[in-house]
Amino acid sequence: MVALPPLSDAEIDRVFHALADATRRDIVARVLGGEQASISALAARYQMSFAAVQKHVAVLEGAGLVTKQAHGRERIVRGNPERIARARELLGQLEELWKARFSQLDSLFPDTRSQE
Amino acid sequence: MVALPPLSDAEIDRVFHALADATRRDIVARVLGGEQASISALAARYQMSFAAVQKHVAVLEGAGLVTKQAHGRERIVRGNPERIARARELLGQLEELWKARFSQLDSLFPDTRSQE
DNA sequence: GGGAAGCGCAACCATTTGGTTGTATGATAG
DNA sequence: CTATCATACAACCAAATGGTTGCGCTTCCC
Repeated sequence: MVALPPLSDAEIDRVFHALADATRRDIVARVLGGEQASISALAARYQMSFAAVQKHVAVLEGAGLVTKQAHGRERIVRGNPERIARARELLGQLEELWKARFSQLDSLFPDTRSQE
Repeated sequence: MVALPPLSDAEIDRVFHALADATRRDIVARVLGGEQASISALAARYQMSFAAVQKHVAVLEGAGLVTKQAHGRERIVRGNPERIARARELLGQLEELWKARFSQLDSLFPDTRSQE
């Protein structure tokens, strides 16, 4: 467990916004899955212009979900699983809030309360 | 484990889009935390108009993250933890794609894989 | 009954998004 | 050196976002 610096609200906004598009989720899935993916290689898979895909990658990069690595004249897109894990943690925290409601109910019946 | 119907791309879009706003995440956190929250009670907590908060709640409702229950002239907003869990699963699947890349490597070096 | 609270909805506005095309630049192949 | 490929970036445009105000309807309280 490394103590990672917390994401700011604006960063969290960018992460979820980046994930709120099927094309971008598909790109993330491909690069996390290990597909060797230059931008033009990615662009060939979708029926939209190269520039459009380039913009999607830029959004993902701004959210920290992918990185670009120069390799000759190509830019290889690689996934950043840490950011995905971080987003998942955030959702986990929301779920915890919900679960915590039951521990409050439990406090009304002191004997039934389990330790944390 | 219940076999829940899969979310469509459009639904997933709505879920992540709804989460891509700090005010909406805060609303979700409050209602999941059990705060008795009518729309006007929520609106009082943010420095924006009632109608703006109403729109945020509508976005959350459209994403299935929240439900409204009529109670007299008030609408009580309640959180839907199932959708949060669903979103988390989706992120989990993306992480699995990444982890699966190592299982190939692991087959070359059996034994090095033990962590989660 | 009548006024006020709570909500929904529509109109409006500035900004952002998601796509396009076109142009410029760096790396590669011949 | 020249032509081409991969990328970057700017301008442009339609549509969606996120906020506002205003109006109308239902419900509650005196």
